Amino acid sequence: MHILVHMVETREHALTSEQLAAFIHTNPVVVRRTIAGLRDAGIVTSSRGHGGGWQLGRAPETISLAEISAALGETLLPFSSEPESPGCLVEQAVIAVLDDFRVEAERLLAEKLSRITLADLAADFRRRYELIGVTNHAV
Amino acid sequence: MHILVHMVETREHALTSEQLAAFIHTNPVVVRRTIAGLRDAGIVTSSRGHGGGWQLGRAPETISLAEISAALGETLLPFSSEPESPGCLVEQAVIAVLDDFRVEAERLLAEKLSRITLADLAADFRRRYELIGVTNHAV
DNA sequence: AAGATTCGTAACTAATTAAGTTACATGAAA
DNA sequence: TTTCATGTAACTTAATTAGTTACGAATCTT
Repeated sequence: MHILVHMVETREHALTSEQLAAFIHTNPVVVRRTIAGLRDAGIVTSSRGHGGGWQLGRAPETISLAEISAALGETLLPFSSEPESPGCLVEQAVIAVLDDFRVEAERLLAEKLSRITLADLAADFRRRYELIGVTNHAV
Repeated sequence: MHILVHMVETREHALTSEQLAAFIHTNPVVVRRTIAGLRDAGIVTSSRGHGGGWQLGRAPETISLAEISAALGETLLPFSSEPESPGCLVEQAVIAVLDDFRVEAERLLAEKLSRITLADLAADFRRRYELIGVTNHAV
């Protein structure tokens, strides 16, 4: 998401994975590997060769955090109930109740995340940026 | 939780960590280590020596999954936004938006989990148990 | 009092996962 | 044709978690 906001702010030209990696203090290969899912989902595009790199695939207003999360293959909840002893009725009961909760919770979280777009993030950044600018001017 | 339901079903006497470990196919020490948090929260009690072991600390109707989760030190969401480059405004914006979401989401999830009690899990188990009993009888 | 039982905890090992790194083939622009 | 950038495989390193062994402390039975 950090990277994506940078892409919003430099929509006119592509950013290389090396530049993106520098933003978040990591390795270019890690960046490419990570955002490959975003490319597959059409959220970003990549181009090879001279002048190539990464750009947003569409308008930031149409890109929600829910979509980003899904494209990255992230789970919204930190547990997944896999049966370990299929015969145990206690386990079946626990899994059933937990699954009900999980399905409902995931729906809720996804709904919340779908209401936040990249444009919102970029706007928040802009607001902070201008605030700093004004402050600096005043001082 | 698997272990806790077993404790509901055998409230009259204590279960040893060895017995509990057998239920979930793991090691007694792992059990003791894991549920130490439950003991500190008063959800279960432990006693040493002959005839000792683990028991519920109070009525299963008063023990919610939210409390269990908290006592075990589990996180409800699979991410925590720690600033990595404190000066970066992009990062600040991302963290701010994400934190808003996180706080609200955690509140929601905790609220949902607080409505499910150990007694509910045990009841679900009972239901399955009697269903099997009836089925077996019929067949 | 002695012996058996069980928790509490430290210390170590093993397994799994994620991140980082190197290397090189592929494709595109100058 | 040279340079630049992605795509991806393979390997290394780091961090986390689970499992194991060991033993002291507490408690019950005889």
